[in-house]
Amino acid sequence: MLAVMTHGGYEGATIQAIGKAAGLSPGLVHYHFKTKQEVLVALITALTDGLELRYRARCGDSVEPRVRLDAFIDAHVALGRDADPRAVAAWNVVGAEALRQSEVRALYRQALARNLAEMRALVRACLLAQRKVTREAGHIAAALVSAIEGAYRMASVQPHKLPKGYAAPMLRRTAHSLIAAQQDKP
Amino acid sequence: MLAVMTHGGYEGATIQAIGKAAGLSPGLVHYHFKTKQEVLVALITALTDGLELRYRARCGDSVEPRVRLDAFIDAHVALGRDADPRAVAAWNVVGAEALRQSEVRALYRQALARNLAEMRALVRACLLAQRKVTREAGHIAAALVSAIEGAYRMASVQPHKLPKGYAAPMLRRTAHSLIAAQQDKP
Amino acid sequence: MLAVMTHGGYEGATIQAIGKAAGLSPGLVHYHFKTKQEVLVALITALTDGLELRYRARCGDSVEPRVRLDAFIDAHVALGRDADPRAVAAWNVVGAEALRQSEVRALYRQALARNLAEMRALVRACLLAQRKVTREAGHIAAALVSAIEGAYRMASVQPHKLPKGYAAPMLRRTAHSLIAAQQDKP
Amino acid sequence: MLAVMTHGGYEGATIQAIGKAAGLSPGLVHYHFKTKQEVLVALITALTDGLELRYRARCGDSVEPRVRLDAFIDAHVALGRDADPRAVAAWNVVGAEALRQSEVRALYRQALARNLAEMRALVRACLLAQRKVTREAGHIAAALVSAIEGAYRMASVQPHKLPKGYAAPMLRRTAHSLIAAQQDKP
DNA sequence: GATGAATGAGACTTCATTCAT
DNA sequence: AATGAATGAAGTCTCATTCAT
Repeated sequence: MLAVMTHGGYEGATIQAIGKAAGLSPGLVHYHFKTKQEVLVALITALTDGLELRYRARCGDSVEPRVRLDAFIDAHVALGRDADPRAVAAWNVVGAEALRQSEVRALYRQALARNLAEMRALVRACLLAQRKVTREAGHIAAALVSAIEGAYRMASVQPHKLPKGYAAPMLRRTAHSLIAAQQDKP
Repeated sequence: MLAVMTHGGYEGATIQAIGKAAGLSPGLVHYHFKTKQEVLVALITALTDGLELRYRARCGDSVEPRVRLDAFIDAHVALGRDADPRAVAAWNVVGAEALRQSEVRALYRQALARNLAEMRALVRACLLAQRKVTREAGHIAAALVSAIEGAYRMASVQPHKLPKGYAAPMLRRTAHSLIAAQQDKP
Repeated sequence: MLAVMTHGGYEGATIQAIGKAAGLSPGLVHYHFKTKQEVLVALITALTDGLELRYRARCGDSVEPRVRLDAFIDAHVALGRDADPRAVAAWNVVGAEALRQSEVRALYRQALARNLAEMRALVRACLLAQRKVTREAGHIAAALVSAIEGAYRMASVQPHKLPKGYAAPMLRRTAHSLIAAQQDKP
Repeated sequence: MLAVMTHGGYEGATIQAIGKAAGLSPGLVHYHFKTKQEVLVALITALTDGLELRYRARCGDSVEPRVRLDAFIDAHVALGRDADPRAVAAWNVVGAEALRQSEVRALYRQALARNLAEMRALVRACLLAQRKVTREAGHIAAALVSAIEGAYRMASVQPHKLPKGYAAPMLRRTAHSLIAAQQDKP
């Protein structure tokens, strides 16, 4: 489904097409997944699990807030050999399907909520490390998470004049600027 | 189509449904639009034109770069009485459909390219006004445009704990920080 | 559906087959009936309405209980130019589908309940006219209605050695015997 | 299959469902039965054999025609601990499937023909014992057998106001009335 | 301009049947 | 004897599109 969605969106991701891409007959797809929605749910899970893994791998053993914050950003948007343009396209489709299918919407919302929560914790930790007020950690986190989501969109559309590889460095820079601009704790 | 897409995505936006929402018979929809894709194209045009108008209205007569930059951001993401959550949802659907239909992809890409170009000009003007180097104007513009796109996504999903009305202020702040952080022109 | 069911049962009554028999495309069948079940429901209604009409026609203006009782029996099982073997087969299929589809079950049950109620009233009127006790009217009615249903089954199977045209005369005779055998009212 | 048919009809009786109800894998069902039709054939045989056994058991050693006639009726429709509502439902499904599958039709027709023949012999014996003309034995038998079939239908539908346990007593009474009403042999 | 019946391709899904293990 | 993955045909239903009116 991941492969098929990249070029055909959700409408193009027919059971026939998914089956063919995976070397399965349409009947067999339905033998393993009761409905097409179940396939999509499995895909969403795979995508979020994959990001989770990449994040952990990039964190290593570090407990340094700033390192972890950068790792989080890189896990989501950095290019590199573990980056998968298909996942980016699929995530955009999931976002659109969330409008229609409530179970998909729930999963998508959960995924974003998890990202928001994690990001907020990371930002807060950075602020504390720099002895800054943490009042606006939530707003900063929201700005950063939405910038990540936006980077996916840009990546799958590739508009003219989009600089290559801008996303990760600019996001890191944005994060550090927003954090640095917070007031010192009284 | 705008109204129908909000809750049903592209799949839910059948000609029958669009017609009913507009008080038209399915035959009449096809009298005005040769294909369903034409309806979508018209919607995309309407959405981008709407944003263009809002931007101009917020600019007023000002030639001050920073005012215009803020106006651009606000036109895209500020809440207020001219904000339309349906447009936000529709834009997400358009982004997903862009994967499938090449004409849609072209329009979507164009729209983003226009935004990128305009943003780059605004950022550059701000940098010049502050006697900063303009080398990174493109990167900053890309970061800001993608953050705008991401804000749409967040808005249509409304994940748990997303702060209300964070987008416009945080985007302005991000823009100013990134600009301020550039080196002074030698 | 009536025509198709006769030889193919419910499984044979595919939308394609129904459409072909009626000179309609499969899409058009679904334009007029939302689901296949709706077609079946319409068929059931047509069958019961048809029997109702035949009963009324055979009653004429008569208010004589015995005449009306005979008319009821004849309307249901008599051979003749208004008899439709397809209806008989269809009714058997409906009886089997009633096991599966609750709406069909409800309609079928209603139809039998209406027949039971009408038959009971007729039997009771006959008993009163002959100054007999009416205590067992319900049992007699049940016996007669089930004999009618059974006649349908026999008719659609045509087992070897089934006498031709036995049903209506034997049912009338059974009715009269059961009624005559009741005790006189004290 | 007997268990599954009761609630799902023939359509609900998939090999998977039958297998699950019997604790067998679908493959094993096909190991014992070449086709699904063979399962149905075996079921029909089991149903008719069961009735045959019940009839014999109720006859005991009696050679008295009237006793045997009553035993035949009771074996088919009497309630009691050997009555199986599933068999009743299944028999209705078999009747509907007979329209579609010629082998099923043949078996069903045979079963009814056997019943008719046996019933005719019983009725005839009763008539002879009472020194009545036997000319109409076939018609009486047909009336009684179809009343039995009808009782199955009523039983599986349970329409409102159907008296409990009416079938066997009313059928016996019908039989006796019809026989008694025959002319004495000259 | 306007209607809505009609079409037909194609989607999802089910299921009897097969077969390697 | 037994499993259960696998197949592929077929069924119901949807929908963009057409067209007579």
